[in-house]
Amino acid sequence: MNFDLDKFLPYRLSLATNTLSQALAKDYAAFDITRTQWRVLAVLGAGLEGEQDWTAGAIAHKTMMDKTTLSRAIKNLIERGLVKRKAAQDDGRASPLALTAKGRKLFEKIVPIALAHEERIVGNISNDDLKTLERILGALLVHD
Amino acid sequence: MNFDLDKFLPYRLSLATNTLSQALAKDYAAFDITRTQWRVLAVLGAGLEGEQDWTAGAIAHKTMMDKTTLSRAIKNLIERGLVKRKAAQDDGRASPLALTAKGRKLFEKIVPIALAHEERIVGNISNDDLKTLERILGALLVHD
DNA sequence: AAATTATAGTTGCATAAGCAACTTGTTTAT
DNA sequence: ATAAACAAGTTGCTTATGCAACTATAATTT
Repeated sequence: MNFDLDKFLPYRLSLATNTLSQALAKDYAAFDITRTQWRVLAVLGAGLEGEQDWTAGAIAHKTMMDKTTLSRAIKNLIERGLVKRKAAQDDGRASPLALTAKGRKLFEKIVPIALAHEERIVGNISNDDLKTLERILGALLVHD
Repeated sequence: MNFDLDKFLPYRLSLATNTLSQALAKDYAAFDITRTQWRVLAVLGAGLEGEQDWTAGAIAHKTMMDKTTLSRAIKNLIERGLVKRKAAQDDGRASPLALTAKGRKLFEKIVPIALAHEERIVGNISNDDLKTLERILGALLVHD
């Protein structure tokens, strides 16, 4: 049976991703932020004002993470005063989230580090290749 | 602060990878095989005869997985008679592994499913793009 | 409008993952 | 040759993950 693990795409992708994620994780672990927590901060921080109500569910859907994992990450962020719940306007179940001032401050401290990290990686890749990569990654994700 | 999560490469990669991995995981979960166990089977199964002694450590290094995670996965595979320990020739600590007949049988049952899965994904990507992807993934992994 | 069905979020539980410390066997240094 | 340093693999422990079940609110059906 001819099966070459080294050419098996899911494996290759997984390896590359894990390497990157783990290295990046160390960056924000310095702020006691886990991967999931960083995702929440990133979604809330990247969101322009008034753009959308970022509820836990919306974040779960966007990032394709489990809602229970998110629920706990959010709980922790709220306890630490980094995220707050905005008053729900219409739906009493949903609970739109936002960064607090403290949360935004932290977000703005982490972003340059994350970007520098990305730059270190992406720096080795040509512009054309990057565009191709973007396109392929888009194609891999059917995501709704 | 301008930070666009949707264009942040580690995030994009992670999303694509998780989608693929999770879908694939369902395939071998049908055989009561976890991700880590599948990796072990794949490394052992893909290895040509006499190519290299695949010890737990060698697999850990190749796949960049934690050795304790692997230790337990291997233990389980041995208990189920899918993997066996070959006699160590020189080093009394190391314990080279191999598929049993039963293990190879299972491996050969899973491979076509995994390949079909990959094909479903890769089918949408042009050959040129695939080559580029391979190259980029290689570049992302400095690995040693 | 009462009853059913669906949705947002949380909690319980069982499993997975990974660090640190340990055991056993192997080198290296003196 | 003996002690010290090192490496392979395992075990303990803590935390992360993700499914299933639950609570509370909202929408739909009749």
